[in-house]
Amino acid sequence: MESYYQPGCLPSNRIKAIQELTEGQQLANKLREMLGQPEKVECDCKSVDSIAVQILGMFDNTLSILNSYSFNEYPDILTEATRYNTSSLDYQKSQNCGENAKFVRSEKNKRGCYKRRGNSSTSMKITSSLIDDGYVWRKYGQKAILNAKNQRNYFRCTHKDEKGCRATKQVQKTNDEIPKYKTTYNGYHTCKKSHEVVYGISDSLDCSDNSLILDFKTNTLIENKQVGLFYHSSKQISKENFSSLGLSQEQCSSSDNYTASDPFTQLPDVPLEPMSTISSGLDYEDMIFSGVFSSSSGTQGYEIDMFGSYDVGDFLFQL
DNA sequence: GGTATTTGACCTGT
DNA sequence: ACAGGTCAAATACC
Repeated sequence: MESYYQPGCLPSNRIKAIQELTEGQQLANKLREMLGQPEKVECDCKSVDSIAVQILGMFDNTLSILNSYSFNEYPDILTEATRYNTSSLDYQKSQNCGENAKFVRSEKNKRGCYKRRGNSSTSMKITSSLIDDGYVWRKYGQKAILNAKNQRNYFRCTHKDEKGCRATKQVQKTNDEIPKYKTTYNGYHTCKKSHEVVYGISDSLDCSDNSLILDFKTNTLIENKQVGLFYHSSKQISKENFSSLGLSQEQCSSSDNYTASDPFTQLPDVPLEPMSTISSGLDYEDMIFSGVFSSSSGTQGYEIDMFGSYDVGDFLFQL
């Protein structure tokens, strides 16, 4: 069994995982170096954040790779698959289904055959209107959800194919009288350059950001400045990115006061607020979430970020 | 003709 | 068995 792991004999995904971890290690060292020089961190907090987000992305990628199959099993599957003259994936499937398995399609024709993400990082945002998060999304499905009036919509990053970006999001209109949009992000964007936004929609890295982070672990409010190092930078919203929310270019032609047809539910149109008017204020009593909550102290509208959090040494990594 | 969306099928997890 | 998530053929749009 060990012989499979000799150099040159490693499964490609294992190599990929090792590469991700090695790169992450280098970046972590770089981060450590930068954090050892506080004056450097102060004037270049965005690159510190960028590195942190890259590291998180690497964790995520590695987890995804590791979750896709067991390395210990893989070589066996390969050899068995070869023996049966079929693809390893088909073989896996036939193994799962047993002797009475249905007809096993070729890998390309297998519909709905996928690995559900298990441990990828997620965040959730509830907004009063559809907003642009700066990414281009492609809708790949919609589904009626139990006890929900409105269908849930599924989007993946447009760059999934060309850059292997694994980020996805789900958008669902709530049942409330005044409908809100619950957006759940899964995974990290790996399609952007390091100095650009890497993570979904959380927008608060600006060092001048005075918003607050509520850490439910410690029940303390922390100035975003303090933890902002681990967020990506805020980003100007571009018109074309509204297409990710199912809006046509025509509908996005004006950034002011436009109304979007509702791509999610066929319910009456909901006015889309220009990004500039969507402040991220909210009432704290609305927040009954675990994890880390990020908010600014505005009064218009509401925008909720929910993150899981990882404690890694002295750092609080938000996911 | 290329790209995006729709939608039924099919898979996984509970 | 059921609910939810994803795939991919069909269709729509530019």
